[in-house]
Amino acid sequence: MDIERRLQEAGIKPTAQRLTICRYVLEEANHPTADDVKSWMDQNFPKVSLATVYNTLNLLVEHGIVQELRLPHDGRVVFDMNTGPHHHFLDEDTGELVDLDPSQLKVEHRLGSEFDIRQVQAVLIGRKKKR
Amino acid sequence: MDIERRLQEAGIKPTAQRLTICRYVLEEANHPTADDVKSWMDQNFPKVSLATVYNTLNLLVEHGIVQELRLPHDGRVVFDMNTGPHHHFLDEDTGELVDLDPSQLKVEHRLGSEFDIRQVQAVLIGRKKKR
DNA sequence: ATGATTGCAAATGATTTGCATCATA
DNA sequence: TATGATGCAAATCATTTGCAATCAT
Repeated sequence: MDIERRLQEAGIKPTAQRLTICRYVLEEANHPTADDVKSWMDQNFPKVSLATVYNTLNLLVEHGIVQELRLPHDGRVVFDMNTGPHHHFLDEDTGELVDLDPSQLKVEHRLGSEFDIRQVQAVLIGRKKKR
Repeated sequence: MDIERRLQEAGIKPTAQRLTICRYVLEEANHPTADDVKSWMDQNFPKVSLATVYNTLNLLVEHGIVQELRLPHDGRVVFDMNTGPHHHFLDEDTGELVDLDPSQLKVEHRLGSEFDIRQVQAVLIGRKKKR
C-alpha cells in the first residue's frame, strides 16, 4: 500500500526521512527498537538524527500507524506495525518476538462490572524449539 | 512472618538497611518503584543511598523474594511481593495496579507444541469505576 | 517569508558501576 | 582483620528537549 498516502491521510507531512523510516518500520522490520531504526537509517539515509527517528516514531504512534510496546525483559520500547488487537510470544533465548492473533490466544476475566477494560496485553514467554 | 529469617534462609545477610527495605516492600508497599522505596527510606532510615536501594531490590529479585515487573505505560520497574503466578489490572487514570489471581483471569493459547511456554503475563488496562 | 522539520548537542530520568570507607563476624 | 555492605559520585542507556539552521510552501 502507498505509504505516502497513508501519511497524508493521517495529516503527517511525508518528508523524505519520514517516508524512509516508514518503509523500514512498516514493510521490512519486525518489532524494531528506535535504535534498530537508527542503525538501518544510517545505511539507507545518511545523516538522519536520532532525534528525528524518535520524533517520527512518536508521530506514528500518536496517529495510530504503529503501536509501541514495552516488554517485560527489557526496558526499551519496540514498535509494532500491527495495530490491531493481538498478543505476543517472546523467545527468552533469542529475544525473537512473534505476534499472536486473538484466535491463537484468548484472555477471559471475571472482574466485576466496576472494571471497565479497554485493553488487554498478554505476553507468553518461553522457547520455540527448532525442529 | 519473620523477615530476618527469610533473608537468612535465602543466604542474604540481614543488615539494617536490608531489613528496613524489606519491611516496606514486603509488608507495607503496593507495587513500589525503586524511587518509592528510596522516598520511604529517606523518612525511615536516613542516609540510605539509592545504590543500596537498587542493590537490595535486585538481590531480592535474584533470590525470588520479590518479582520485578515492567508495565506498558511506563518504563520504570515496579517490584511485586507476590511471586506466585498472577496477572495485573492497571487503572489508566490513577496508575493503580491490582493483582489478579489466576482464578480471575485465564489465558488459553493454541500454539503448536514447538512452543515451550514458561511464563504468561497478562495486563488488563482500563478504569475502575468508583461507586 | 512563514511555519514546519531537521540535526546537533545538551538535558533528563532510570539504573548501574567503581571505589574508598565502614561495619561486623 | 578480612569480607562484604554501604554511600557517594560518576557512568551508562534510552529517550526527550531546546534551539539554530534548513526546507517547503
